[in-house]
Amino acid sequence: MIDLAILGVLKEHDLHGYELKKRLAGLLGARSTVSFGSLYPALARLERAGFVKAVEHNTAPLPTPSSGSLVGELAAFRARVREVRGSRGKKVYGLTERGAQRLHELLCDADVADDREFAVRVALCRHLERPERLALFERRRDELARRLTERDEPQGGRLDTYLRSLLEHDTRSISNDIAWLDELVAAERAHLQEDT
Amino acid sequence: MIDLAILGVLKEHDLHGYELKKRLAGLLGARSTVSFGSLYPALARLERAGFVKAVEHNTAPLPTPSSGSLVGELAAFRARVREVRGSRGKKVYGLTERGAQRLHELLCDADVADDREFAVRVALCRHLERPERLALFERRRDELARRLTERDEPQGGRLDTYLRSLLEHDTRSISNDIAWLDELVAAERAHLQEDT
DNA sequence: GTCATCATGTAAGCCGTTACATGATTGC
DNA sequence: GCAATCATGTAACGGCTTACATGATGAC
Repeated sequence: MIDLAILGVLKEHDLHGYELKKRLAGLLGARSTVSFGSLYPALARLERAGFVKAVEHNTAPLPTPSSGSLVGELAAFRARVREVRGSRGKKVYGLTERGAQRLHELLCDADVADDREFAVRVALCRHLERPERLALFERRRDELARRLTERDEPQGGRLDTYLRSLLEHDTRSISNDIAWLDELVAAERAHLQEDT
Repeated sequence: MIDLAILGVLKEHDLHGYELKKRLAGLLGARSTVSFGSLYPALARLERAGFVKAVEHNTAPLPTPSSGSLVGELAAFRARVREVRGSRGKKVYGLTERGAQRLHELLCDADVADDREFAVRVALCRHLERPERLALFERRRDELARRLTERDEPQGGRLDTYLRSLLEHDTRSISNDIAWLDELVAAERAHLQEDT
């Protein structure tokens, strides 16, 4: 989930971790907040995997030839590090080609996503082709419809007031979600028609 | 969360783990399923803490005096184990006095619960006194209202169609939740009036 | 007698959190 | 020069999942 959100935000802008956290909070809303303790390790992991990479953002590309001396090597390393560290030691990340592919993969993934992950996918679904987006919406709608049918069997009707009220409210909520998805699906279908 | 759900279900009936899992699935619905891998360790933890205890369910209370011999001790242990293990090696748990107190604590806990936990609390709130229940509903309503006001500031109005649709749908969902809570609150208040 | 189901548990691992440690930059 | 904020990371830990191991019981 965090990978999806990070790659999605970086698709728009190159950003450093701290700023990324703010954007993620905006994207995820009150649903969940990403903490530094998970963000930075995630960025490191994504970098190792080649999906994001630190980009240079101050122009000082001093050549750093390998000298063979330990001191020289260290200086070269420092220079290389400085290359990708900004004013406050910031490390600005950008999406690689493979990262963009990965984002696409994660968005299309047919596994049933939990509620939060689905919301994140919708927030980023402008990066999908129309048929892929349509499939995303339809899968979700079907999943919610399945939940509705699976549930509606109260155990012998012997429910207390609060539990019954909760279940009824749940049913209404899911129905609202389905209605919303129906709208989205209809809109996508209409646009597909137009395109032909 | 799992503690709350377990104690809440055991408040009604003594149950063994396997059956408990089924009831929990019913209580939590599609929200989340508890796996054995978390249920059994949780039960063991709650037993150590003295909130639940294995209850006898076949009548065979053979006296098991300590004999001093290893063999005797072992036999005594086996007898004691057998005492609380049912036909299929089932171990039936029941709520202790302290467990009931703990359940009450968890239900009243003023910390903001996440969405799932709140649903579980509502499902179990018949175990609360009316004023406590009222407080539970009001806290949740206020929290949702806070979310609504905190969010409604789109970043410069430059949102794409899908993100805007998502945010609007979210707003509607939260408003529906608030309306539902208002009903519950009103009902509790009416009953409180009656009681006087 | 064997297969499905019931029943309990352990182990490894993932994902995330909080708390901590560190240091640079800006505003006053 | 000092505090607030920006910025990056590490360490310890918690909770939950999947997969595995084990064995009893009942149906056929």
